[in-house]
Amino acid sequence: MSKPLTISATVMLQLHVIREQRERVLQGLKIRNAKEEDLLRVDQVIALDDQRKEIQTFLDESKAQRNRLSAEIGGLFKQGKREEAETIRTQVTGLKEEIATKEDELKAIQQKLSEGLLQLPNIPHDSVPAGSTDDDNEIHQNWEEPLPTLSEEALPHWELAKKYNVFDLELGTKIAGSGFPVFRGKGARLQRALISFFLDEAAKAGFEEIVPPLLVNEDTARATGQLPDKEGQMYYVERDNLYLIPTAEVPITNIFRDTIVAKKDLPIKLTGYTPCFRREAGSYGAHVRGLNRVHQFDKIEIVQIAHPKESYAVLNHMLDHISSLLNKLELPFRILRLCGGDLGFTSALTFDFEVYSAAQKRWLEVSSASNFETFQSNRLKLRFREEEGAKPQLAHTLNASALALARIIAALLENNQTPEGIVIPKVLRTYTGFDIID
RNA sequence: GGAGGAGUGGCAGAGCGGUUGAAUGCACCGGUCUUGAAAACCGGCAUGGGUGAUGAGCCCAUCGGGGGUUCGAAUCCCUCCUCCUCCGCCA
Repeated sequence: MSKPLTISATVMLQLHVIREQRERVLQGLKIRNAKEEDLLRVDQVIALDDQRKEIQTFLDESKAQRNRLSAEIGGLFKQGKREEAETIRTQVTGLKEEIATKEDELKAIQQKLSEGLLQLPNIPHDSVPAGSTDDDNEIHQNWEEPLPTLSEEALPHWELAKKYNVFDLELGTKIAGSGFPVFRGKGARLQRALISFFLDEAAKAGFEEIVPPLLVNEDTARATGQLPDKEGQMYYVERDNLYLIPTAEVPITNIFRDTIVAKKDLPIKLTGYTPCFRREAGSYGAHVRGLNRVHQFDKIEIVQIAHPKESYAVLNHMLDHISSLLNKLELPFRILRLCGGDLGFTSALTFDFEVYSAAQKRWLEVSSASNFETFQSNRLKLRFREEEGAKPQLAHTLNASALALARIIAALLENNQTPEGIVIPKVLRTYTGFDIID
């Protein structure tokens, strides 16, 4: 087992920000539409930290005293001064008890402190609009051209899937349960083509490809913020105490847990294709039909570790990369800037990409690009040095889907349907080996 | 899954109850020397926390994780994890 995230390390780094920028933290919580109790938690945490420091100081002094006396005993024994040694020994015994009591106190406080801290979300970026639901998200970049219109007979993708044998949800239900599509034939091939296309594009953009574990341990899930916030969202293998990944972000970002990277290596760019598993408990109904929301889907994730001064430029590059993918696939899309209420727990700024699915006449989220600033790296203990010999400081982490497959396929099927069949976008044809699904 | 062995600083590798945060070597950084480089020599080289001014200094903690014995633990005990060797099983 690697070193677990020690409470103190996690606590300290984040805490100094809370202390020094208390107003900003509170302001951020308001933008996130946080509850009153969350606002109160800020001061609770600071108060707990005050207590922690007080006990820490006392404990350090007691221990210093103990260490001094113990060394003395050692010296006296060497000189053969038995009796003097014995006197001091009884003295230390009293100290010991005191230390033990204080240590229990300290542990209890640290426990509370870390629980409190784990419940505080990231501070939103200044540009994040206030708001409570996805209705309050801001359109960052709209689709300027006319949206595709289909004929009266146009079918939603789940009907098309049946017609052309692209995927089979009933079959997935038989084998696993609802929300586990079985792709087959040209559908399976299309899936593989998209994966290859996205990975190749990422490679061209300078991302190193990773094939990570699909199951992760508790430390890993905690470090990227899935625990405790999204525990219910993940499949959990109790017997082995492992979680199925909800996104490749989790194992890939954790590559850097507990590391100090070289500044010259920044930004570090990684990509990986993985299936993603999400319980999506409680979401049923018409809006989640077909591939709109499933328990298992394929996704290519891009992850970057960036210098704090460059992380927002890096985020822009990510937006450009994703835009270019969607343009090449000839899919209409728009970019949203998430409002405080819709912003993920760990994120400072998130842009969502939505493609237009013409038969459903709906926008479907296919990517989410976020800058976590130091929120994840604090938990990860991912640092770099500004210069040789300088104190390590937290790096910024970012990630984005580039892209999530299931909904891309939904949109491709719907938008590209013709009386002859589903037309494959040009860029994919060398990957699929066919031009049309008929 | 069974039996045995091992986990020490960036790496290699000492230490196996008393100034050991930890010898030594390599790597790395700074310097002397050199026309330059190499070699040689000198010096530096962990992380987190407390105190303090986000300085110096002092102090605490950390030798796979957790717990215990002891005045005192890298060193002894328990437990978990990981790795190696052998056997078994296997895509």
